[in-house]
Amino acid sequence: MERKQQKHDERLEEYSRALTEFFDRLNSWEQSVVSDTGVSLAQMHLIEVIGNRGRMRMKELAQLLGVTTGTLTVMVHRLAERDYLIRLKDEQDRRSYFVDLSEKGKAEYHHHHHMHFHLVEGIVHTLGERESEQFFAHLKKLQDALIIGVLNE
Amino acid sequence: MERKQQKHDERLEEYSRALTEFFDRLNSWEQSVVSDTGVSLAQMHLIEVIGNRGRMRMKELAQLLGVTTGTLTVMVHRLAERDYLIRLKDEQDRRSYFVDLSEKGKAEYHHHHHMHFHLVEGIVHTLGERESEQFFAHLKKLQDALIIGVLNE
DNA sequence: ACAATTACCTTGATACTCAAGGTAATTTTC
DNA sequence: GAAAATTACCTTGAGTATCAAGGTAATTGT
Repeated sequence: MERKQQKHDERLEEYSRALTEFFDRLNSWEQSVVSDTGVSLAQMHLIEVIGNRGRMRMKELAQLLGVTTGTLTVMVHRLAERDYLIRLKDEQDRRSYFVDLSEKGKAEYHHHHHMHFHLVEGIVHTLGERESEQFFAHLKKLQDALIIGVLNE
Repeated sequence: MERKQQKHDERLEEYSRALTEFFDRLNSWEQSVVSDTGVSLAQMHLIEVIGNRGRMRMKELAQLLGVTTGTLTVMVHRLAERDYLIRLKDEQDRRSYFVDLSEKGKAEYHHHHHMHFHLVEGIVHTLGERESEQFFAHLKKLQDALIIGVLNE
């Protein structure tokens, strides 16, 4: 019984290492992709979120990025200064702004998106069609679990 | 033929989104775990690397973390000041130092490791034994591919 | 009308990061 | 074995990220 538990833990250890290392690799892949551009990782992430979901208010964007609106104000200011973003007044609620991508921002977004596409092609190539399908199905399943918080306590 | 290609691309799009979102979730999970402690994400990562691989010289650590030695000097200085790390002179090569975890650093490392363990338990719980095995096997396979650079061009 | 809330901005503080330039120790070359 | 090259690390200056706390203006609730 004891031995069985130990073996179980060892496997979890192994899994943990696999996850951590994979995560680190993805991180540095992302880092290296971004460092070829004129924007930082955090800035690219912002661009990505707006590119994916369209223009939105500061508040919403801050929540999606997981930063305070204070942080976001500064980031958006800098990106707008460098012509990646545009800010539009909301006429309905004049406290609010909409943040959207400029043409330059869109170009950056598409370029980055393209890189991701490449990465995924590489993954499919590595795992093969059948296993890729399983793999991404697992990712989706886990993501749902992470959303509803199964993995949080 | 054309339609088939389009369908293929759509699937890759879907995979790309799944990967990105999973990655983001993991990121915020890590962020929330770390924010309960006294150290930053980058600092925790440093502690983790030393905890996993034992004491090492600045140069080596910088390479593993993907930062310059200049950056590392400052980080190590701060963590040593706050008693998470100790620095040891290398008597063989007196230009070098070894960086190692203090007792406090070890405690922090074990705590964080424990959190990872929990996360992995959650994953296994979500996917089930059999599918977990597949999933982590896929991660390992991809990691190897990322190392040798299949996914880099 | 007045109070409470909301959306955003500003400021001050800490941290991360790099590039460039510096020092001291070690290794290589002649 | 002295000079040159390399290596390991440190320092400094500049840009970015981040938050908390406090401020303003607009909106909503009573």
